[in-house]
Amino acid sequence: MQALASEAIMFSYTAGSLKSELNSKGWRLTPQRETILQVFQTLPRGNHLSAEELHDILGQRGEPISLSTVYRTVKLMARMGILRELELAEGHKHYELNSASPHHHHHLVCVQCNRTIEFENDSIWKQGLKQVDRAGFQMIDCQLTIYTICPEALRMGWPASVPSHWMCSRSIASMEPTEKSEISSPQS
Amino acid sequence: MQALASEAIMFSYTAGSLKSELNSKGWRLTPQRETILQVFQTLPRGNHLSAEELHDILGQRGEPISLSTVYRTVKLMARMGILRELELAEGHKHYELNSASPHHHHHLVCVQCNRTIEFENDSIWKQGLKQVDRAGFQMIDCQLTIYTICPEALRMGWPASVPSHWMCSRSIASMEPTEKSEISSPQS
DNA sequence: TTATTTGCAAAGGGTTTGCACTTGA
DNA sequence: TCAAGTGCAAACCCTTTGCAAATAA
Repeated sequence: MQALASEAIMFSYTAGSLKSELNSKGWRLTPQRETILQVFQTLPRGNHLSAEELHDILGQRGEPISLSTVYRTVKLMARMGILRELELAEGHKHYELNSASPHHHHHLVCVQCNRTIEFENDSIWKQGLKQVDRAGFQMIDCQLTIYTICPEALRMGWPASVPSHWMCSRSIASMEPTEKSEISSPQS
Repeated sequence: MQALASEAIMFSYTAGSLKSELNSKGWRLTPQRETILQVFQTLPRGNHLSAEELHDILGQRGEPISLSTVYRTVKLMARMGILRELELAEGHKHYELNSASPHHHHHLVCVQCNRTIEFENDSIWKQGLKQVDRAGFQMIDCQLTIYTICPEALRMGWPASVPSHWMCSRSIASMEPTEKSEISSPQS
């Protein structure tokens, strides 16, 4: 269970190993926890869910689980290292499976339109590990968030073109909805 | 106003330049905005304030400004590039001056006790720039957040030792309050 | 003059919690 | 059996907003 130095702590859980991991701490495997793990395990690689999205998916699946249990479960699993908690710029957290071969992606966000681009970069991961080792800590996860202005916003003359009512962050969301694209990064 | 490629967008404002920048967009220089800029400009390097902390400081200074104005102002200044918006793991945003020579620090957080260590690392900044250039975007800021388990939590056998009531994130805060230390990183 | 900004109080959105009931081990 | 987990509704915290009064340009 203890990871080697210079390696991230990460587990690969099945329903069975989840049960023993939970039980070893006096916790229990419930149908809700098993279902939630399953949703994440069948989620396409690179996808991540907010608590609310997860709640909706469970409802659509015909296996409704209360929002509070969803929140409690994702938080539990994040602390256990099963899930990865993402802090995107959207004001609420997202979760994804923290598998044995995690998709260590980072995010590039346009502060004008919230457009998000995911990318991978091993060098950043390595720099992070270096810092963690120096501090004598154990890495769980490492995320670079880059705040940018995208070409469209630049073309509109940022910041001069900011609409006078931009203070309501939703008023500019229409410019380009929080859509997601991906670019790959061959180790750059 | 347009930054060169491969360089971050950043400004250095005085009360005067703040006024013209504001006026050029049909906005106004108010005593509140001037005071708030001043607070950030006299803040020790590396410090950052939440809206509430800023509000308190203003009150102590004998220049009270309503919380809503504080929120509106820091958001305005962040969008203008005057302030840097930090997303720490504490659930609320912090702001600091985005000066011409910013303190590009990153954060290492223990998910058990919320202990935070700040560090600098130019290589991470450069990797971020590389990604931004590739996407054709313009960098505003770039923050690495590393989630870790600190030695104390490891010693207690994480995750086995997680108190049964940790689900309330405040219940474990007493273990080690969100205190802040700094380590320097000679480019590692 | 008049559109912008302020302060207040109320509303919002995501998240957490108290409590009685249910359930896993 | 009985501590842990669930669901519900209410509470929370940080943040945003509607509106009338104040104010910068």
